[in-house]
Amino acid sequence: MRPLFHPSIHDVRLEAILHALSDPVRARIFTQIAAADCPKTCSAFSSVDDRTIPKSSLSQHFKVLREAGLIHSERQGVEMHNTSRCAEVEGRFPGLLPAIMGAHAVEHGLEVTPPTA
Amino acid sequence: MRPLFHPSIHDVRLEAILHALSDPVRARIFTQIAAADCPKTCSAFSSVDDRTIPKSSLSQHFKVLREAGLIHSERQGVEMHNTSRCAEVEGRFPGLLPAIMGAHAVEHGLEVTPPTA
DNA sequence: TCTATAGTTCGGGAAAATGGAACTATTGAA
DNA sequence: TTCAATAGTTCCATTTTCCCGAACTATAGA
Repeated sequence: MRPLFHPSIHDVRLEAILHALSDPVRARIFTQIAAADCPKTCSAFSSVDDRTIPKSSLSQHFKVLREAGLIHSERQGVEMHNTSRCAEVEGRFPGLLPAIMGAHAVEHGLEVTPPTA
Repeated sequence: MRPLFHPSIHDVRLEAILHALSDPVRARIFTQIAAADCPKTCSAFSSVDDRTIPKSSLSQHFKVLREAGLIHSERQGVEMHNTSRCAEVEGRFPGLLPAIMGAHAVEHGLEVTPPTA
């Protein structure tokens, strides 16, 4: 099994990020990893929005997110620990991920209502 | 020739926008339309970054941008006038397009240095 | 009416995504 | 140790999507 490839942050391409997040399953996975306060395994997403995702497809989705520079994956025993690289991406493309995740929230009706006192 | 379809702004999907802009040719076309102060024709983009784009492909690219809700296309005589729908999209997904276009600028080394006077 | 121009549509080949089956790596128990 | 179980990966056939040449449509002007 070849080692996992993680691009250096300055090799991260906007095109790859947009492509990775243009898939609804990957967008879901990424937003949940980004929101989580501890690493998430791949199998944590064996179903997304009541749809079962075959594990070969899941593996591909994680690879796309990883190679786009959005997540970091590290083997921990038998499972994989995935964490987001939001902070790094924010350094390279300021405001990009917050805007996309905000839009994602708008679309799913989860927008945090601003404190309009 | 069937009439051109333009989605209503509240039917615009984040997924479609990200997909549309994840292609380098479309990203170029869109940023130039968005930056222009007058409508752009399709044939204005018959070559992008020194690469010739066949007109059947161009037509498809414009269709993807249009159906994603990013541009408005209107026949004007023999040609097509394309304008951006940035303002509408901004209303639906605040900050999204500025962030993507900012990232695009970062990647192409065209970043506008903020007036840190 | 004829010609030129600007785009669209069609259709076939190329490339990418999907998912089942087989494989690999690690753990823990017998 | 070996064996079984678990978590992911890789392979490969099928399906879907993308690309672009060729044919077509629509409009303008001579």
